[in-house]
Formats: sequence, C-alpha cells, structure tokens
Amino acid sequence: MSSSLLPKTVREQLDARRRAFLWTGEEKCHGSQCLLAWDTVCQTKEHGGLGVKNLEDMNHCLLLKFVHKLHEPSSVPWKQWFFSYSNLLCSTEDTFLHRLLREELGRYRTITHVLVGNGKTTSFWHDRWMLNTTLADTFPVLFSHRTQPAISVQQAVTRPLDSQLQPRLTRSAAAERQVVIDCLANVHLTEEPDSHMLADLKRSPFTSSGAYRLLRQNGEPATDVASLWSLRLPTKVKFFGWLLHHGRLNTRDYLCRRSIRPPSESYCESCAAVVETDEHLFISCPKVSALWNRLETHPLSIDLRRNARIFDDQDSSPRDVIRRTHADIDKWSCRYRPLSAELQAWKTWVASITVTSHLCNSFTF
DNA sequence: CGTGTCCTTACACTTGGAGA
DNA sequence: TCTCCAAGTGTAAGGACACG
Repeated sequence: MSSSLLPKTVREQLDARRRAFLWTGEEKCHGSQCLLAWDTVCQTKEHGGLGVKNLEDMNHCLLLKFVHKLHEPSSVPWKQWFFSYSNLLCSTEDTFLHRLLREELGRYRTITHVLVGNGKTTSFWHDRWMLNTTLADTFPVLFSHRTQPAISVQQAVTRPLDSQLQPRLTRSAAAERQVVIDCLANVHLTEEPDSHMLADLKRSPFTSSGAYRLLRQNGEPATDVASLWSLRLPTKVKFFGWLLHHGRLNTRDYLCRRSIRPPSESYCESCAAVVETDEHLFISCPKVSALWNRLETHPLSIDLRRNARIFDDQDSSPRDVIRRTHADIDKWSCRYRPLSAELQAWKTWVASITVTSHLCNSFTF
C-alpha cells in the first residue's frame, strides 16, 4: 500500500474480509448481518464511527509520502534522478513516479500548508501558502488570465506579475490583480527551503497518519458519541453504547421497522401497548428505570437479560441481573487496576443491595 | 428497510501472433 | 523491428437480489 495504489476490487475483497470479521467473526457475512454501513464504521470515532481505517484513503496517504519527499530538501539518488529531467510543479513524463505525482499532487495540496522559504517547491496558484486557501480559488478571474500553467512562488515573486498574465484583463481581473500585487509586497523570500506542513491547527510536520486524519475530517465532530470512547469501560460495553447511539440495537421497534417482526410484536414485554424503543428499553420503562435508579448498573446487563428472555425464552430475576453485574465488576477490576479501590467499593455496595433490597423480589425480567 | 453480494455490461489495457 | 488485430484479462458501475 505504500508503493502502489491497490486495485478497487482488491480493496473491496479486503474490506469484505474485515467486515465479516467485525460482524460475524467469519470469513464471509451477509448484508443483513451488518448492523451498520461500512462507511459509517470507517468514520473516525470523533465523527461517530469505529475508527476502522478506510483502505483507499490509507493507501493514498501512504503514497503521499513519496510526494512529500519530493518536496523535502534532501539529495537522495532517486530524487536527483527525478529532478534531472523533470519539474516538480509540471511533470509530463510517463514513469511510475511522475504518474504518482500527477495523481496525488492535488490531494497533497488540499491537506498541506506551505511556510515559504525560497519559494522553489511551492506552486504560486495551487498551494496554500499566503492565505488559508489557494490563490486559484481566491482569485478565480485573475487565475483564468494566467499564461503559464504552473509557476513557483519564486518565479512569481522575482518577475513582474504582468509578465505571467494575458495582456488585456477584464475589469474584475484587474481588481484582483491589484489585491494580489498588494499582498505580494509583503512576501520576502529567504535562503531556506520551503516547509510543507499539514494544514491542521498546529501546522504539524507531514505524516501519513496526520494526512489520513485530515482527509477523513468531514463535517462537525459528534461530541456525544466521541465522549463514549474516552470512558474507562470494557470495549464490549463501549461497542454496545456505540450501537445504541446509532439506534441499531435489535429492539422490537427496530425489528418491526425492518419488517423482521410483525407490528403486533413491537410492544414491550412488560408494558402493554408501549412500543419497545431504545429510549423505552433503557430509560422510560418503569421496571427498568426503577432498577436503574436503585442499582446504577449498566444497560448491557439489562439488555443481555432481556435478549435471553425474548430469544432464548429464559427468565431472569433482578437478582440474576445484579449477580451478573457483580461478576462483571470482577472481570473489569483486572483490566482497570488503578481503579481497583473504586471498583471494590462498588462491588461491596452491589452485594449489599442483593441481600437487602426488596426490589429483587418485586418483579422479573 | 438497510446492507452487502452477485451478476451483467461496458470499457480499457495487455498479450501474443501474423504479416509487411 | 514495427504495426495491426483478436483474444484474454482487469476494472468499474449499476441493478437485481438475498437476508433478517
């Protein structure tokens, strides 16, 4: 993946294997077994996904390292060979490196910002160097009047701007030209090479992982689900919460909406004529909320008991739920040793409730 | 209904043979 | 050695379909 772009069919076959492993643990899985679309799974955790790497984007980011190395000041032999008969900003040769550069340069420019030194490796029109956008995007009318397809900042600054434009400009192009000339008056080149940094807030050095992060940043982060992953809970519980956030737990309401169960079976086991939604199952159902308030146990235990009731026809008393929670605390205490004191206190409290609470005898799940 | 799989079709590219 | 052509191969897109 760091040397060539994988064919789409290969990527799809790899994704099919990864998808099947996630949802079934098998080599193949059916669409109906996938609770959430793979695109959503591949979103970052900040954007509501699982943070599984998108192979195509990762492939591009690894290849972008080649493009970045071409922009770096070093004299490795393959770069000397490349520059011996080619221009970084305008290559027409048909070798692997040239094709790679042509295909990836646009993507590279969208995620980098240039700290201009001598201006030699910075595209005047297409790199982001003076503003947060490219000059081609900011001054589209003037850009349409350029005479050379690709010039560096060094070429643009050391020569009159008019020599790189068509002789007759429209009124709006002339206005844009004046703004650009005013901006260029403040540009001073140095002897230092240009620095191509990632276009994030920190202007951090280019890395494949940083490039991937920028490429996958689509829209506003979903702060509610993102905070789920920072909780100190077993991954299994966080995964459960993630499914709950996306409304993909197999509640009766959800199964009914997908026509897996008839509408007559969409009601709560305990509450007559109330549809069993996520919200009802974990919050508003009187029996669940009573247990939830008294016990402060986690919804996964409740859901496991409920599934056992519905799918395996096994009844569970609140005492069973509490016992289950008690056992979970033991499992978690190994994983979270720094919190062992707090977990031990919780375990003691849960045990006391098992003995004393009248709640345990008041109903069954 | 939402999801992934499978099949078909069209297109581009590669390979190998024939002939000039 | 070069050009042309046919067959084979790979790729991508779209739609029908299966499944729970």
